[in-house]
Amino acid sequence: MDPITFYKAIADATRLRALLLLWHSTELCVCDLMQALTESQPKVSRHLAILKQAGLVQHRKQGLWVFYRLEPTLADWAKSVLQQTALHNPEFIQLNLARLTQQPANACC
Amino acid sequence: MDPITFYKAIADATRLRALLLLWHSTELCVCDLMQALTESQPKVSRHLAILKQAGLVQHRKQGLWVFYRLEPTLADWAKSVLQQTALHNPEFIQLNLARLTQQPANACC
DNA sequence: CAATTACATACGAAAAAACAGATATAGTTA
DNA sequence: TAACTATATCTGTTTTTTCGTATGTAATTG
Repeated sequence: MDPITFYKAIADATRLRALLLLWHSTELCVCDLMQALTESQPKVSRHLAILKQAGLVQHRKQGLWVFYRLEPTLADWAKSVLQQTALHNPEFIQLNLARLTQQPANACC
Repeated sequence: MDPITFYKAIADATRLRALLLLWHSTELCVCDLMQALTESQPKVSRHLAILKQAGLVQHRKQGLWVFYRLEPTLADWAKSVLQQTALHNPEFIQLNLARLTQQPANACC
């Protein structure tokens, strides 16, 4: 994993939030993320495509839905970076995480 | 330290390289970095200003020279991110580091 | 098959970032 | 004081990123 590719990918609020939400929940569909991030569908979809392109997430199609998860083969140092970020910046995704748990995961599906 | 500010700052090859060089050597002047990065003076200076603005580096004036170092009060999680990046991506700064040690630090000053 | 749903992508505009080259500044040396 | 050196900043331009809106697509349902 090239560090610049990695850091460019996470240097955006929507993408970093999505990633950290995925770090908390093992798997989320696009509609989960739309609700948690309160962003439009094309915007979420576009940013997920960027994360996919950068090799940070995986996706799996099931019926009408697409479920995203962190790329399991992501380099350990990159996983560690995400973990540090998640653990020490709770306020950054606090509200998004709350919206996710209020409305239980995959509620839209 | 806001994570987006932090990641935007390091999501550029010149800046990340400069930071990692500073992570290795405790203190470097602008001309050291110019040589190690093989980049123009205005370019190096501009990127250092961005790192300063983002709170990632400190600088100290001494005579004609300006010495930069990592901001000592940088949040621990951010330091940890830099460390992970440095330790697990040696090839990313290998050449720059070589140019730094061939020509011993502060040789230009 | 027609309508619907969940998601992806194309397109043009706007904003942000990066660059090269020129110029400014502040110390230093002669 | 004049010339010089190391560094910073300005200016105009180009490139990259981001966005909203509209449209496309594939699976599902009726």
